[in-house]
Amino acid sequence: MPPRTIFEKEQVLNIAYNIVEKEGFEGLNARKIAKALNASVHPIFKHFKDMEELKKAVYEKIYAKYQEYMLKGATEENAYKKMGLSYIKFAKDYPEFFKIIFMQKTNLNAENFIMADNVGDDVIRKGQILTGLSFEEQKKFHVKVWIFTHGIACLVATNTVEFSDEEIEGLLTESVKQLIIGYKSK
Amino acid sequence: MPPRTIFEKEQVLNIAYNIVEKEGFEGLNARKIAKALNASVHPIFKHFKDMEELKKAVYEKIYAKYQEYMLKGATEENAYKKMGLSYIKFAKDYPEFFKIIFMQKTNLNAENFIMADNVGDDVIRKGQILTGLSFEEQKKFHVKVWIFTHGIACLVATNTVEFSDEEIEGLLTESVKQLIIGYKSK
DNA sequence: AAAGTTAGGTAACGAACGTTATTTAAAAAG
DNA sequence: CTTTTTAAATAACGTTCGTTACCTAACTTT
Repeated sequence: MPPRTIFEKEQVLNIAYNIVEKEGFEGLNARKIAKALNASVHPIFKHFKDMEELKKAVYEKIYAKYQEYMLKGATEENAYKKMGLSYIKFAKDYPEFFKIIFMQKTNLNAENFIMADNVGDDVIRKGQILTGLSFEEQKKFHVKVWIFTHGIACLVATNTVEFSDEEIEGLLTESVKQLIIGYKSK
Repeated sequence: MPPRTIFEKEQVLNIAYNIVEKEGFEGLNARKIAKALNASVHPIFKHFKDMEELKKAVYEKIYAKYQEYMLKGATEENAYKKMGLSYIKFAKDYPEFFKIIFMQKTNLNAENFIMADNVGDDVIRKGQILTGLSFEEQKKFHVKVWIFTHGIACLVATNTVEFSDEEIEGLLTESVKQLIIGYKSK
């Protein structure tokens, strides 16, 4: 009986995601999605109760992309280092996404877990492999490494500084090395 | 002949500044200023061509506040360290202002000069006092210190982490010390 | 006191937005 | 082929903005 659905939920979500990738949530609105979809706004509200619900879905897709990056880093050789580099690479590849997750307080990212206190024990253990510190010492040490990593990522995401991949790897590797030496020479 | 001016330019500017301090530029609009002023929107447009012009004036006032903080740091004992702490203190005292100047690309802060390349030679020289490095070495070293400082400031400004003043001073002092030791042990 | 200048208030305009009532027409079921 | 269901388009509504035309009245000057 019904005419077949032309605009699927996923299409709407993908288009919204692409807009947010380029322009952030500020650039997202129903009419812009409709235009990109070559449709009216109706298909949007067919699949999503309101814009708020759509934004939540977009945020989840964004967060999944972030997790994809971190998981890739975590499963490589030198996992601790690679996770830091993945964090920064995410900021470089998807600056708007990085800003949304880590640089603004929206009503969406309440459970922002990348803090030292609630960081997974996993990361600490991976760091221990590199530093040889005890679990408790590594936890404290990790805060510094994470601050440094986050600092680079923020600079990259806002385009304040344009670091090449080599510069980033150099900076991070060198600094962590120096922090370890300095830490141990106490 | 004319009735006397009731709402002076500076009052309008100050109210706008206070709104932006609490809510960022997103929270600023003509009607809200008018309400806080207990007036209509008219006095605003008497003193400012349009909202854009007002926002520019607010940005300048914000930037002046930032410079006030940095100047205070620069003129104290241990200037290099104090400048870092001032940077972070600014982020803590005025998170919205910090975000505006250093965490978003608006059309206002084109001349964002706090980058390593164009950082004043002054800061480098002040750092040399602490590290004893050559000017060129200190320049490279400063990038790392600045990234670390910026990292803490960003975390504080977004309220991602709540560091106490003591924690901040400890983190910064310790990390810089360790970086110096590590750097010199090469 | 009369007159003219202009600060400020009122209220409206148009644009951009989320949302929705109404209409149109596609296609499955009889 | 007709009926029925409903996806999508059209177009409107209500808000919230920036901005502005118009009005009112305060105050200086004569």
